[in-house]
Amino acid sequence: MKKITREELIGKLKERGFKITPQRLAIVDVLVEKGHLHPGANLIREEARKRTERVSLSTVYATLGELSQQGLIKNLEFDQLENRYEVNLEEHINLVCKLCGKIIDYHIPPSIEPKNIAREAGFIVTDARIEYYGYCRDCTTLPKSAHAGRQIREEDA
Amino acid sequence: MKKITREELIGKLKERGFKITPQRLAIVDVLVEKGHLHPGANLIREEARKRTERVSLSTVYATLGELSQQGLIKNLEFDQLENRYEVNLEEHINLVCKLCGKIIDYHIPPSIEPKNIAREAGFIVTDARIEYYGYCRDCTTLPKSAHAGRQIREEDA
DNA sequence: TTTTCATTTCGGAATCATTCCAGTTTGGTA
DNA sequence: TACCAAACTGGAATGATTCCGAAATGAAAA
Repeated sequence: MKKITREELIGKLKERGFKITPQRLAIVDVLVEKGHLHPGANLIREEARKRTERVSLSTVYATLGELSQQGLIKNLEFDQLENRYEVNLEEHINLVCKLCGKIIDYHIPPSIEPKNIAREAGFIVTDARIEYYGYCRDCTTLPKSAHAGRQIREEDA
Repeated sequence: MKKITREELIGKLKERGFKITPQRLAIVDVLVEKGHLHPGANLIREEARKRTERVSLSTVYATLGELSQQGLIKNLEFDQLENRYEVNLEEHINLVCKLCGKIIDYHIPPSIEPKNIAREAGFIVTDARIEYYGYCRDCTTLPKSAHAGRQIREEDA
């Protein structure tokens, strides 16, 4: 599964009977363009607003819910307050920096075999979430003053 | 790291300068006795109340926060509303059933080498969270009527 | 044992992400 | 172009978690 494009996402929505509205277009655009930031609902709203006149927070949540339900995006939940979302559906691990809060996608397939889990625990695995917490490169090499607490930065390892 | 006991937990609190109060004892007891249920703050409070006169929800949160900060318990965050906690600090994977919401501990060390991640992504791993979602044995073998939606059940595979 | 005080507890209010709702707007088909 | 189910909106409701000032209390010291 390769990096999803704006057109693919919109296409899927269309073919599944969703109406294509300016709000949905804006939100999809934000997800495609800023997905690597693992943005939260508020950031998504702000960015969407730059792309079309009006987008309410309710709509953002509704749309994220639909996309998530359609398996087109995934939501992450963290210790912190706000949920955050990701468009990257390739198998990867989220590396969450405990200092700056940056989330880095680390592209390696998780090597625990779902098949084994199924057999041994009688559990059918359909979905996984793997997160490693620790300190990212910036936070271990930059001077302390350089990272201003839990903020969204960019990135993809 | 073996299954933690009531005495170990209390001992650690004591040696780290925490006062031993009836509330903390009750909460620790609940965690030790009902930890396998991966209980949430409310359940912990209810159970704690059975063990000592008064325990406020504020106290439960405060205590869970302290234990968590001391690395004695871990909090899990899920799609749902309430956070849930676990005392099991052995390396394991949480198998989360999408039907009944049961969380099963699956004892297998995660096999992605933190060392490799550190080297390749410049990320120092200190902690991990691994969850597989899917359907548990009960939910694939019992008649549908048998599982009354997202509830806490028992268990440990 | 009593005193003392920093720590803990309490409960009610505040916060904040998310959801709900009722009324209005609108994409897309006929 | 008209129509209507689906979407959108903003404000109110929800619910977990945090905050806070005041009262209670472990446990060290006297």
